[in-house]
Amino acid sequence: MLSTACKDAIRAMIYIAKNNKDDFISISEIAKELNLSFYFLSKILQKLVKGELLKSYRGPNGGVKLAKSAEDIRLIDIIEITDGTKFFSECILGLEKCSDNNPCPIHYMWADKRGEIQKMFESTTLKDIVEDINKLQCIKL
Amino acid sequence: MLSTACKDAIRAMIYIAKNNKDDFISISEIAKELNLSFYFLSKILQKLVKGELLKSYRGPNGGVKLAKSAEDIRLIDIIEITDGTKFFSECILGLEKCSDNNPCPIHYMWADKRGEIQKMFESTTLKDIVEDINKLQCIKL
DNA sequence: AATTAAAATGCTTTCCACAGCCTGTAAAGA
DNA sequence: TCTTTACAGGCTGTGGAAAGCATTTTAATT
Ligand code: FES
Ligand code: FES
Repeated sequence: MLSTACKDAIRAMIYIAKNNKDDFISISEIAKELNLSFYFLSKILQKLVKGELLKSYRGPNGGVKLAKSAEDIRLIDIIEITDGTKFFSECILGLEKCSDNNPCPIHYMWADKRGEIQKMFESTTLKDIVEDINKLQCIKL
Repeated sequence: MLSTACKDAIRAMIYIAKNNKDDFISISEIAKELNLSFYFLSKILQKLVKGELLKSYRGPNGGVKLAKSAEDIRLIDIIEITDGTKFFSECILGLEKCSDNNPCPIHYMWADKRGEIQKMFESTTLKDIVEDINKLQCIKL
C-alpha cells in the first residue's frame, strides 16, 4: 500500500521530529539509526526538501531539519510527496474512473474504508506521533 | 495494495459467478469480456483451480466454473490464494513483528483500520456481489 | 484415426521499484 | 586557498511482477 520509499520517509520524519532542535541532523546519522540505505534515504529526503517539509544545509555540520513546526506536518503530506494520492482515488479493482456514478462491484464498501484511511493520515501530525512515543515508552522506530 | 493478479482474479471470479451455469466458461471469453491478457489470466486462474475455488475442464467446450456455491466463496479466499495475507499482519512502516506488544508509532490506528478491511473481505461473498450487481444495474466490470 | 478446441505449463521478455555507486556542488575550518 | 564534510543528482545494476510466446496434454467431434 505505501511504497518502501514512503515508509522510510515517514520513519525518517518521525526520527527528525523526535530529535528536533535548532541544528541540522545528518542523513547518515538517520540512516544508521533507522537501519536504512544511506543512498536511498538521501534521495527520499531530497524529495521532502523540494516538497518543503524539510530544510537542508550542505557542508560540515550540515544535514536536514523540519521546515515547519511538527504540528503542521501531517502524515498525508509525506505520503503525497513520496507516493502521490492515487491510492485514495483509484478503483481497488484497477478499473477506470472510480466514482459513485461509475462504481465497480465493491466500490461502495471500499470507498468507505479508503476514506477512513485518508482521514486517519490527514488528522495525524508529527507532533501527535512524538507525543505518543513519549507517553508510551515501548515504541520502536 | 492488491496486486494486479489479484484484481484480475476478483474481476474474473465475479464474472464467472454472474454467468454461473452448469457448463464451463472459456478463459478466452473471460479475458475478452474483461479486457485482460489471455496469457496472464490463464495463470491466475490456474492458481485458483489449485486453490479449489474453480474447477477446470480441458478440450472442446472446456473452461472453468465455480468449484463451490457462490455464497461459499469469500473475497478473502481469492486474495489469500493470489497475494497471501501478509498485508493483514505486516507493519505498515515495514518494521518487523507487528504486534500490540511491539508497536510502531502508528501501529494502533493502523491495526484498527487494517482489521476492518480484513473483516470486509471476510464477510463479502461472490453471492453478495452478484446480488448487488443485479440490484443496482449501473455496475461496471 | 484425424482434427480441433481449450487448459496446463515452461521459457523468455519487458518493466519498474528498489538499491548502490560515483561525481558535482555548497559550506566550514584551518 | 586547500581540505574536509555533507547534500544534490546522475548513472547503473538487480529482483520480482507482469506479459507474451510456444509447446504439451486432454477431450470432443467428425
Ligand atoms: S470503482 Fe472500484 S473502488 Fe471505486
Ligand atoms: S508495528 Fe507497525 S503497524 Fe503494527
